[in-house]
Amino acid sequence: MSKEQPTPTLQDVATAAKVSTATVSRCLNFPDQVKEKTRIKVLKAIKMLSYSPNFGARAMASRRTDTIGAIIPTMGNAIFARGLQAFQDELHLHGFTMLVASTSYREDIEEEQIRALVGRGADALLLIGHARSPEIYRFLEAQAVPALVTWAFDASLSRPSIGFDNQKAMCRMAKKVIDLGHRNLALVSAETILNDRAKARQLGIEDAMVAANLCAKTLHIVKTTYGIEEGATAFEQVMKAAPQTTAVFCGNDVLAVGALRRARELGFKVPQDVSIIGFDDIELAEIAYPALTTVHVPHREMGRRAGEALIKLLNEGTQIEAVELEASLVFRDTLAPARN
Amino acid sequence: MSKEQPTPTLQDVATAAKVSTATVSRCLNFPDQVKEKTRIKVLKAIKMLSYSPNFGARAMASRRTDTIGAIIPTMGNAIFARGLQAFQDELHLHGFTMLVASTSYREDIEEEQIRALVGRGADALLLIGHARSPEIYRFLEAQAVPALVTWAFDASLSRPSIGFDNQKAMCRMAKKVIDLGHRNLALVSAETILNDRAKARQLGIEDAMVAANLCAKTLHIVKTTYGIEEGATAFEQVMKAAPQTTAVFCGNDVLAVGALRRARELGFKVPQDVSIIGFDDIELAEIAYPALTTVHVPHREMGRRAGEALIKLLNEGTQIEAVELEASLVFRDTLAPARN
DNA sequence: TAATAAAATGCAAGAGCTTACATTTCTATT
DNA sequence: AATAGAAATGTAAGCTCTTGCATTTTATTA
Repeated sequence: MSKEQPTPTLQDVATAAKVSTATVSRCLNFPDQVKEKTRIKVLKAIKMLSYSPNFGARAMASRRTDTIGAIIPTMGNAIFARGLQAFQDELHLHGFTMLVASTSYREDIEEEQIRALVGRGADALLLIGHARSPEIYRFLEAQAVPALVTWAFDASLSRPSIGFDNQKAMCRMAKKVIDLGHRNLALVSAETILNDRAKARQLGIEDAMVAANLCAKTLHIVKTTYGIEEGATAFEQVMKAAPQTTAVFCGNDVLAVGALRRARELGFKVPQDVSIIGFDDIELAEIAYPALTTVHVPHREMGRRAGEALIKLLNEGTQIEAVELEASLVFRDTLAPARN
Repeated sequence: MSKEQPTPTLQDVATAAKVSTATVSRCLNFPDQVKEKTRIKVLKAIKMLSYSPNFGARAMASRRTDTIGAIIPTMGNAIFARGLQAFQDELHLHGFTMLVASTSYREDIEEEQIRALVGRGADALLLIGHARSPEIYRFLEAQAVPALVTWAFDASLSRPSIGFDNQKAMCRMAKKVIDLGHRNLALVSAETILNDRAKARQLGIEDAMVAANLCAKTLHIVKTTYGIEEGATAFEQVMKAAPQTTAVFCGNDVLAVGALRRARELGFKVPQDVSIIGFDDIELAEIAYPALTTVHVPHREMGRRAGEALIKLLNEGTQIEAVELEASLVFRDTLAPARN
């Protein structure tokens, strides 16, 4: 409508304030290197023009962005929300900005997002889980972008991670369940090929079974995608295919809550007829009725530590050292001794 | 450790492929303008070097980013998740990228985030609700960044929005509640000063009360921040200060779920002793026990339409026209006739 | 085969910022 | 009042791309 008014630039501000662009730049980045009188003049010009620095240009000239990217499987539920919030808080504290992207649990999208964030100048990346193609790790290397893995911990890998041992945690839970007399176990899980956390959780149950002299093969596994409805459907499949099941593990709380609902709809009493166990301990777990027995993930601690480590690496070059956090068991109301 | 290997640039690729930078650029942006033989050569060089374009430089040179920013109050719960996902899907469909930032419901942070996203080159912005300082709207104008408001609809404003009328929706719900015989109403709400949606919802209840010849002043209001625990505490406050209350409206489902839990803990039967009404209809509402009666917000539709409109504006210059969507009432199990 | 049009490629000028280095202005000291 | 040294400011190169225009290569036609 009106004539194309180009967005104001540093140069415009400099002209308006009758100083050089260098001074304006310093005014923004190192305010105490510039005389107060000048600064005020410049700030006024900035406000008058509604100037805002062009981030891309700045990044290009200064060769750093103070930005860290986080790539998570989904924003659609609360699973990663709390940890991410803590991560973000930590970054913010140190003047860093977080950029988030989600992958819908798809490897190709994750790769795309990694490239996008790196292209956008992320100084470092937060990734969930270890499993991804060597090519993408090579890419990160070539771009000299450090990446920290979280939500998992595996001492055997050279790539450092800050997280917890999914397998060990689930194993502990499974032992408790077995101790309560359960022998016919089932697992509702995400596809384990591209999801090392899901895989580890499955292995954890199997470990516990073996330790209790049960045949790991008898674990009845149903694979599905994450979602409440999916959890419900999967539960129904389990009980249809293996009606003797007395305890259903779920890959996460979202699935568990769905299972719980369907159990009620189908007339199962939880936990008297069947026990249901979740993983993550998100808000949903507490809200569910009966309240969900689940594995508590130290979301906030994990996010905070990850932020801390990445910032230290960026600011001081301190190598990240792997940290194993403890996941704890939360016993609420969906686990009871096996009926017999 | 090894010598600083700078990240590869377009120039490096050009050299490796023995072509000019222009050709490499075209190879990336307009592949069919370049001969197949050349293209293969270039692509090979790109792969070999693990090259990835620098987004900032590209944005600067081409003056567009195909990026749209979304600024939401919180990622901490599912309230905005579904709508945002739909928005994102729509953008992705048209080759646009979404950048998200959250504000923790704080105006100063929102302003900061708006500036950050604009600085990062967002071609347009998605905002929640209308209420913000004129200065920031002026800024957006000066930067020539179009902004679309959603999660609210107000025909009286010139700034277009795609959303629903919070006031009208809540009024309809309140009428139903009053029809069921409730006379002593309470509202657990967020601070309404900087949150026009919360304000509108409150006004909606008051409208309904007036229409039913009740004094709007008798609506017992407790203000709190959003959160399950906060909802629980607020509920307790309500019942302590106004024990005759038979229906508690909540500003959103998160608060409602908290209220519900505390009600149970305090020995109130829901809905026999007290009815609880939420807003948003997120997954939580369905999971809660008893399942929550709430106002259904057309999350996905809203997100999709918003994306559509913004892309049309950016690609074809089509002005955005305001769209009012319908919010519907969902009656589940937390609303019953008033006890008497 | 020569001439012409079309397709492919290259050249080089920016896009908006930071920063090393050069220059000017101030402050303090004698 | 002169001058060294510090503080403030300015100059200009360079960060990595895109793109209008010029040039070269290829395809087409007579």
